[in-house]
Amino acid sequence: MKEYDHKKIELRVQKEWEKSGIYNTTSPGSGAKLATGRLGRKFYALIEFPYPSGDGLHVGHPRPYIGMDVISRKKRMEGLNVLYPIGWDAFGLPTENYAIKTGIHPAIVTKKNTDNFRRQIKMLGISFDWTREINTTDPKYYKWTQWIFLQFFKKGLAYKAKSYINWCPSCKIGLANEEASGGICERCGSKTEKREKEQWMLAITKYADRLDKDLDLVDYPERVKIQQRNWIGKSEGSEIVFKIKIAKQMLFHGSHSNLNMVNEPNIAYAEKSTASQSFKIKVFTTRADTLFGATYVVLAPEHPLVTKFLGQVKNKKEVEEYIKKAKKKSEIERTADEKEKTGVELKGIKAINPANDEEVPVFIADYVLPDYGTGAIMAVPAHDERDFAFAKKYNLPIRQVITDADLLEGEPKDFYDGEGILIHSSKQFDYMGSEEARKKITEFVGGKIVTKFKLRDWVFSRQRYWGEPIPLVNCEKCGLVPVPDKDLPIKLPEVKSYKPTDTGESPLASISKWVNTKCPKCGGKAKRETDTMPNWAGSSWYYLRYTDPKNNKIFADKKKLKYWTPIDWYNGGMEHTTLHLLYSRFWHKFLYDLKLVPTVEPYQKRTSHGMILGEGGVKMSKSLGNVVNPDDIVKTYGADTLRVYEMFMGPFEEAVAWSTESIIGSRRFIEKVWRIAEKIAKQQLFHGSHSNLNVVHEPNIAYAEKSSASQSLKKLLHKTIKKVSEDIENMRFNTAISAMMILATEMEKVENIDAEDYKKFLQILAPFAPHITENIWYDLGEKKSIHLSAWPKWDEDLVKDQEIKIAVQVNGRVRSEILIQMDEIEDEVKKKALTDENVLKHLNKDIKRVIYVKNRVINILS
RNA sequence: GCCCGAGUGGCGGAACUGGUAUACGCGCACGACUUAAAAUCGUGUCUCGUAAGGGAUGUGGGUUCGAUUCCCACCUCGGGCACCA
Repeated sequence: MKEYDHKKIELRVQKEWEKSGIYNTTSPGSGAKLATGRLGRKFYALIEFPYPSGDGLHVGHPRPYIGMDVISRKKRMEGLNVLYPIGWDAFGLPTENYAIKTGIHPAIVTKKNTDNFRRQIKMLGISFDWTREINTTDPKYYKWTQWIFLQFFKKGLAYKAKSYINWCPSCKIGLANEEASGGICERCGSKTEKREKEQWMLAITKYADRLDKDLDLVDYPERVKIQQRNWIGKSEGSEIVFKIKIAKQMLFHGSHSNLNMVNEPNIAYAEKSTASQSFKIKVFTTRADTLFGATYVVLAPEHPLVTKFLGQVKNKKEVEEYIKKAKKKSEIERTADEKEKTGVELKGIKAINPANDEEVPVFIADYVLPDYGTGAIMAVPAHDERDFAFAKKYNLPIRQVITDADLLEGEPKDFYDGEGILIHSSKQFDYMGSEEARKKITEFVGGKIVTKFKLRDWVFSRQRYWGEPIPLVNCEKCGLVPVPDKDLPIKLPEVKSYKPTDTGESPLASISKWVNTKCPKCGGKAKRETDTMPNWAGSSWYYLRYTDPKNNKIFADKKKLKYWTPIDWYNGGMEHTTLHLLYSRFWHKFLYDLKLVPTVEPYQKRTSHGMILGEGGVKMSKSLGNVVNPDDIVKTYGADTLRVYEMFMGPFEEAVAWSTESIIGSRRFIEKVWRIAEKIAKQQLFHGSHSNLNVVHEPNIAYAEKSSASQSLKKLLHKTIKKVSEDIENMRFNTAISAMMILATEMEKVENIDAEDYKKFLQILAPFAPHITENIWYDLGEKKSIHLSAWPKWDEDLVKDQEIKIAVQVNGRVRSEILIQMDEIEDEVKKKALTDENVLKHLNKDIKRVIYVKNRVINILS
């Protein structure tokens, strides 16, 4: 064997794989034979398909690919029918911005970028099935993205509503939230404004409850579940109605009002009770138990009732001004104001607390959000931080109604938002516990127990070019008409400029030839929708397409879906938890309801990887100039070394800093593996011709020594097989590699290595370093790829130790070590421990107690 | 502010379910091989102490025969949410 030349080996091996197509997956029933020839269960492994940026891969990208590749390769060796696909999530802003700058069509840029990404990924020897490669910007793909959108539309889950977009007044461009984070335009740095615009929405809130509940059905990391649950924000509470009284003099203008007031002192506020004009405010609260402490009511400035009240309030001007100001405030300003609360009372309007019929003032304040709950709250300053702050500022009464054992009755100096026992809540409810009171009081006032969510509907349109056109037509007569299936896909037209127009419309709007069309229904004049979809669209269902990527009748064949889905293991980034991961679960459930996919949930198991940071632990970024390109690493060290290093550098789920200095350790390990192979090759040559002579010449003692050395090596090998097998399943790649390093070091020390043992080592290393192991495998005379060989089994007997060392402690301090038999009886162990020299030194006369933990430790107290 | 996660040598990190803390790797030092260098191999490498022994897993308490691991409080860093009633 020649010197280890990673370049030659890796290129050659990769070519062979490509030729034989060993990673290409076939679905059963297609007639094609599976590469492994051992058709087991299916296993669908998935990584988040990349956005092919112009910068190419940096070393952080492949970490998840390698991780899942290790798993896929192991599963394949275990005989499973593995699907491990890849594609490109290629719609997106950087490509579009590049097009705006250079005038080059995004499709051309995309092609160039995907070519580069593909080359880089192939260079790493990931076992993707390239025959299933997909691209979200391919009309054959986005035809189905559009088709699914139309199903949403037909079911009423895609609708148009007024919403706000980020508008950069300097660039005259509408920005996505990602581009305007912090209220600053990513492109020019100026402040963005909110502009009201009609937007397409997807009614994800209709699925909020199921998206929350069904998390119980899947195997996700707890923190992912928690984060999704927090995002969905389910909370149970009560809806309670406050009746409104409007001052009578406001109803009858002028001179009579005074008289009136005199005549009807307390009943001066008349409920406006003509059938059409009886006002009520519905509030949402999770703390109905505090209802007796509600001393005012607050509406969001945007609340629809506010405009209705406007004619009747005494301070109309003031109120109008406040509303104006609130609307103008961008979200950023609202939060920048931090906790300083503002509001205006609606003078002349009172609400009636249904618990005690007390009249309380009504305010509008922007600390109440218009789109959560009912957009109106009852304020209980004694038991809510925000209400407390507001009440202090505007001098409103604070009435304590919940007490804890520690809290004394009386005017609270501060708020208490915990639970407790009710006080000042009428005879009926005093001394009741919070939990019971919530139900009872809600019932008492005729309220309703309801569930609310923080989740909002999904703003689904973008005024952009590089996305899937929304396949609807606006007909003068028929309204919004979906494009018929046979006319899909609606392809992106050629445009001269990719810049959005001054009006904030998509660049598509300026192409009248494309925009003006006929109504599919009546044939009359119609205009196309010019908005495009966000890039979360294509990624919401891509994993379904992999099962049947070339189908042109349906997005994926039902039988194939039935075989392959759900995804057995999906690895991705934490940053997608509340976006992509939630969105795609929503789409999947929708398709499930249409009986188009066979499972309720798309992903059975989800794991996440940590980022690779730059040297020193800072983020890897172009601007910091610390981006490491895998091309360079592969050139100098080889793909196998890079793969091993990325798996070894730290725990897979955690962020780790890149260190080019440390890679050498992984390279040394790979070279060690190679050196052992060379030794075995020599050994085999030697044995082939001289083996008999050899045995005769060897003295007995040497022989015995050798065999005991090789016996203990065998034990170590089997322990390592076990550890690596288990570690891979738990994505503990770093400790798996450390175990193999130990094995390699020991193996190199031994004179006569059993070639079969070495091959087993190669097999467990193969998922990590697929090239070198494949090369040596063939060199050792194997005829079929190592990646199709059967995953080695460990021998339980060899894994178990007969003799073990345990620590002996005296009063909890380790004083000695003793050798015992595995599972040796307690008395024997004690005897050994109590006669140990080092132990005796530290013992006092009387022994109080001896604690023995089987096969682990013995602790003597004296 | 709230919700997650993490804090262990010079550095990346190991330690199963409460049982010998610092595996493995990097770096560093010394040694072997070599005319020499590289490569490789070997030895050492938390800290105080000549030693016996003691002290160390962010800090302070607690539970326990025994705590990196469990509990309480606090500090620092990373991530998410951010007036959600």
